Amino acid sequence: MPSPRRVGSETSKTRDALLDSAERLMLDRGYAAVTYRNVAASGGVYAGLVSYYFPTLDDLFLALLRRRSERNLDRLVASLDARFDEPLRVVWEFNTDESSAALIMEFLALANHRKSIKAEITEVTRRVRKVQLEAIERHWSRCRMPDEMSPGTLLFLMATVPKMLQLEESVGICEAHTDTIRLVEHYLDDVEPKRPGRNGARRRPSARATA
Amino acid sequence: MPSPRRVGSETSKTRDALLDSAERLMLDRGYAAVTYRNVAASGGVYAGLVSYYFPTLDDLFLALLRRRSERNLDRLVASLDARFDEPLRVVWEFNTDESSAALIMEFLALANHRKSIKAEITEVTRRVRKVQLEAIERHWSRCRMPDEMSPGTLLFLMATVPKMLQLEESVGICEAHTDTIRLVEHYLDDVEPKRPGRNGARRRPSARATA
DNA sequence: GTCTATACGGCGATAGAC
DNA sequence: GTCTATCGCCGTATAGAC
Repeated sequence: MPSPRRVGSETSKTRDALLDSAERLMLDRGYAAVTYRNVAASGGVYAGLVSYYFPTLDDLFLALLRRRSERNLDRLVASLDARFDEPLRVVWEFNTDESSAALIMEFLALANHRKSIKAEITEVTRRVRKVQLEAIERHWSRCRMPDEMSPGTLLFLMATVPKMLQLEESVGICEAHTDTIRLVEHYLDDVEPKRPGRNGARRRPSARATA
Repeated sequence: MPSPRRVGSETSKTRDALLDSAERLMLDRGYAAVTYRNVAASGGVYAGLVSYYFPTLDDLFLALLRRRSERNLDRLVASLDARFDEPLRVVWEFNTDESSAALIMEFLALANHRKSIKAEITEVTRRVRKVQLEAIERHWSRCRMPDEMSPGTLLFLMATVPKMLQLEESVGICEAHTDTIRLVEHYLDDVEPKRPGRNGARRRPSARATA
């Protein structure tokens, strides 16, 4: 017989505030600091209330991951759409953005111990990789890569190199980082040149014509 | 006044066996499973004995990391020496080797919460990167890379791409992996061709001439 | 629907007996 | 060198007050 335990509504403002607290804790002190007591304390409530909304810590971590993933995916799709003529630069910048990167690394570490987190990361990574790949394949002819390089491999590099740079910097290693970044940015300037007077977001021609 | 607490000898066989148990636990169930009680149980001893040899968990993790790091560095130096004419392949294979990779990822996650681990990782990474870089710079003229690519960037890629492949595979992502590996291995075959009848370790000419 | 209060076993760590 | 006892904090669960 399943437990008749009550769980708080997903639309509760309290619930959302608790997720905010948990996210800050995870960023500042690592996932190990995300405990019922710590989350409750930083939200000024009792530990029991946290476990009312999230019966297990797994539930809390999953909710956290899903909320952040959806925001990131939305942001990615919006960027790829607005700057449809420079998908490589969008992918590079998206994966360079550090605000979510530290969190992702925490979740990757968590995935080693929590199956539910692992499954969710697999799913969201697949979705993100898919929309990025489609955007790159659409402009593949402009990418000027040698025949041996596939669109998937180029995407793999544009998505994972920023993550490795961040990972190394997080432990104080920065040898060759500026060289690497410069190399990529020169490549981007070459295949996706910035046009003068166009330093903001670009719009699809179908949306509204620029003057 | 510092605690007069007793600590077991570093040459103890029991201590080494406990480190073996801890390493297996960390690989199988993640660093969170490395507890005094778990380590003791898998070694058939009492928890108090584990904290006799390792007063804090930090001490245990540090000892684990140092033991593994020294072994890896020795192995790397030996390979670079024995196969002195193909440093890129050695670096690629060294970073592809998976036996220590899962452990390294665990330690990287640990580094977010334990300063001592972070400092030790920084130090050992610097040392490893240094001997790899010197080996590559010695053969840089043969690497046939465009002018914009620096030896440091090539090393960064040869060292970190295998890690990212493993990290993604650990969460079930494998898109474009075979493409990427094939690309690198074709490059290696090009700049460091395997010679027929020479499929084992190569020796420095000064060591002993081959027949 | 929200929140408070309490209980249980596992944890890191310590002190000291054998 | 080995083992036992103990402390306070933790994740987790549940009962019940508002």
